Amino acid sequence: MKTKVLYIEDEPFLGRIVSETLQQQGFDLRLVADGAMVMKTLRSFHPDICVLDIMLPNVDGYTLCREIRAQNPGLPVIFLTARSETSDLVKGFEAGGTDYIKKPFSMEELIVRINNQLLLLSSLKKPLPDKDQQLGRYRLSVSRYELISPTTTHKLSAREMEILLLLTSGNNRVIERRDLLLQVWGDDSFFNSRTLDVYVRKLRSLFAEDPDIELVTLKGKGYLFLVKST
Amino acid sequence: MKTKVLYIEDEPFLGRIVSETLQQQGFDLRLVADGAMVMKTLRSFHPDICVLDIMLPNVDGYTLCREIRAQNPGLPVIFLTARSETSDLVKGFEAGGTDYIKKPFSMEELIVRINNQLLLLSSLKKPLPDKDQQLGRYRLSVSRYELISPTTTHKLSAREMEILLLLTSGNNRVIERRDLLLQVWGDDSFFNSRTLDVYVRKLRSLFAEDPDIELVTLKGKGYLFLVKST
DNA sequence: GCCAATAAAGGTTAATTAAGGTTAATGCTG
DNA sequence: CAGCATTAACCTTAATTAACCTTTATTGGC
Repeated sequence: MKTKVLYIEDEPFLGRIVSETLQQQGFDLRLVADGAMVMKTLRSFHPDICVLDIMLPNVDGYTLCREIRAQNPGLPVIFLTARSETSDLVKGFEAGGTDYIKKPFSMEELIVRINNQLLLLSSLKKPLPDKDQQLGRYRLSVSRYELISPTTTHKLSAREMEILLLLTSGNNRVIERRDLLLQVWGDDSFFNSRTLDVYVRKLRSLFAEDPDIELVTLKGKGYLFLVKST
Repeated sequence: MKTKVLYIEDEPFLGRIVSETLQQQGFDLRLVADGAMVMKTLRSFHPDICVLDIMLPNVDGYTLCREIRAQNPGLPVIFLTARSETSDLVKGFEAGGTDYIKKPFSMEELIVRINNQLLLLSSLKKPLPDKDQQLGRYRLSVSRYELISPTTTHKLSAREMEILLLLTSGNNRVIERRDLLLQVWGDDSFFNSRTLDVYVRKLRSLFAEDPDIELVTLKGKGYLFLVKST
């Protein structure tokens, strides 16, 4: 699937040039000129990265960046700006930006930096563990596809294991439902299927005997695998 | 423990200036001027990040970067260089660099970019700390989505938590209604919806049993989450 | 300056819609 | 046909909308 870039730029000429170049490079690009539309687009478009002009009418870029990061902490945001003073750059990073490019910039630099951010991010996404791990009173043996509770041992299927690992990989962070569906089935058409819910139910029933483990639903967002430590 | 920076620079004057500034900033800095020493230092010093000049005698920076990354794939490498052509920047990223700063640069920029790289790296690694907060007689467990009163525990939905956090984030400061709407729904079209009011009502009823907590309406402005401390 | 009349902002409650949960039945694929 | 994966049908609850009510501002005539 194409990498989705959300590009926020109010200046029409620059906006068009950059958009077209990035599209030629194979990015799935969405250009937004109005700051007020950004948060809405974020929810519907689900970009992999944001490129953000600082000087926008109405909203300023720093505030916008803060809002984006609050909503979606893992999303890289590259500032693209005419302001070349160091103080602006500092403000950009303070607002949660993950990179900062000064105008005039070459398209090549933008492309390289976008790819770099994506690479940094993907390398951080740790591969799913293949070792055993402790979950509350349970022990999960990844290699043997078993969930071992104090009283019984339960065999897991490949799908069950995959979903459980994704849920636990977040370290008490919310795993978006959408991400789960994409990672496990990699398909939009699954988005109205109830299959995932069936697995969630299975997992919940498996962990039922440990009150310290909870798989919380966050409606409209995703799931949170909670291990309540004492 | 201090953050360890391995700084590779052959030019003595620049090397000293930068080293001293970074040390003042609280970094544990190791300056290496000879490319041949880098890999050895890497093994003994175990830096958290590398800052690397491209133009070195004997070895070139790109090759060195490749070797560093091969040895230690998770280690961020910032290029610091006089070469300002895009082709050099591209080569830098291709060699595995994670950021690229052109000379002349301000020390502030270097510091910010170092911190940014470290932040990017650490952001997904650590589990989020349990950011609980005390609100009057209630305890709010953010990670568990619970509001714990002396008598009961109430589960909060994702929206309820989001709004409550925004309201309490201001430390007895006014949160503007339009900011709330923008942050939570990010859309102008919501500005005449009554949804927010419904949530405000829910929150008020949740805190009803504590007379020291008040969610004040400031008509035309916003809300004020008041905790009357003793 | 006082005080209705009116508008605007926000509150309340119930109904609606959409996201997700539950079970059981059906489809696959080795 | 055995065992997992998926779909279907129906249920539950969170999120939103709608309809109507209350309170606070604003304004224009006296």
